[in-house]
Amino acid sequence: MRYYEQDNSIVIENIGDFEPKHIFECGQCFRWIKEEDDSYTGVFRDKILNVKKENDLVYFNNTNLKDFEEIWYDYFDLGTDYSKIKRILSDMDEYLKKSIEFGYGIRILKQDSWEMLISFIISSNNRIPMIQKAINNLSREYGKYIGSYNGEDYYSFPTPEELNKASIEDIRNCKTGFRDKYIKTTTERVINDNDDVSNYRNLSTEECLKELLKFNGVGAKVGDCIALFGMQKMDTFPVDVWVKRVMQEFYIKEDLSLPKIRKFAIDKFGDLSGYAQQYLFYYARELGIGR
DNA sequence: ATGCAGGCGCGCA
DNA sequence: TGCGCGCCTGCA
Repeated sequence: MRYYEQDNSIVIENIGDFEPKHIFECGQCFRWIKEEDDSYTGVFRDKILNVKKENDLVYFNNTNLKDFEEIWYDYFDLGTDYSKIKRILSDMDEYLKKSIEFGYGIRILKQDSWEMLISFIISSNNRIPMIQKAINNLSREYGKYIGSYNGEDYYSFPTPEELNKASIEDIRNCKTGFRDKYIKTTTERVINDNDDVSNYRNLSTEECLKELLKFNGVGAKVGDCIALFGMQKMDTFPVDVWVKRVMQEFYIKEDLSLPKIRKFAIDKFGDLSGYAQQYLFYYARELGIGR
């Protein structure tokens, strides 16, 4: 990989295993929107970034060398060798190999812990476009205005203090539905306990999940997602309907319960479970497996 | 119009 | 410990 600054952009050459569509549409994030030119624009830490792949070059637009090295390199997990991960998983079985060939450019983003906590509470029993809308509403109403890009205004995700200004009704008005009370009690608890949930990264995966499940609105699947996407616990395996379908299609014939499918996967994929889940989820959802 | 998708909390066994 | 129900919204 080689990169350099040009105008207001970083140009990256030889960036292996990087495909914007795969990264932003594999179910891990909700705030990256597709532009007309097939690039994606999103927000992280009060910065707006546009990502575009053209031929073999990747462009990080609206940024500079300093932010690339201090923020985006880590956010996009560019220090991790995905070729190696893909090789190990591909060698496990033909199904995983097929899924990886399909979603070859997936990378698991290192997202903000607090934002993932609230975002995945919103995700429960909900569809992706609606989750995106609710998160955007909360950010616009309670986050800070950051700036505009390509004619769109962007807002930071509200901090616990900012979100705590919203009543249950205010939260409901942001189209969160019946999850309004979960968001309210979770925010209040974080404020009252002066809890920085990013510290959960330092816990073991088991302890991390145990703590997350104490929040109202966080069950097994949502907890796994927060641990994986917000706390980089790669040895976990969120099982939603899509993952259940693809697992039954590929590995398990009987109609096992979700916890049993989860255990089966973690026993099989080990420390690479989270990566395997992403390749399988993307494959299942894009192809409508088992619907 | 009505039926459906989606995961958690709760009540019940 | 494991099940079945109700929750809310947007779309077909």
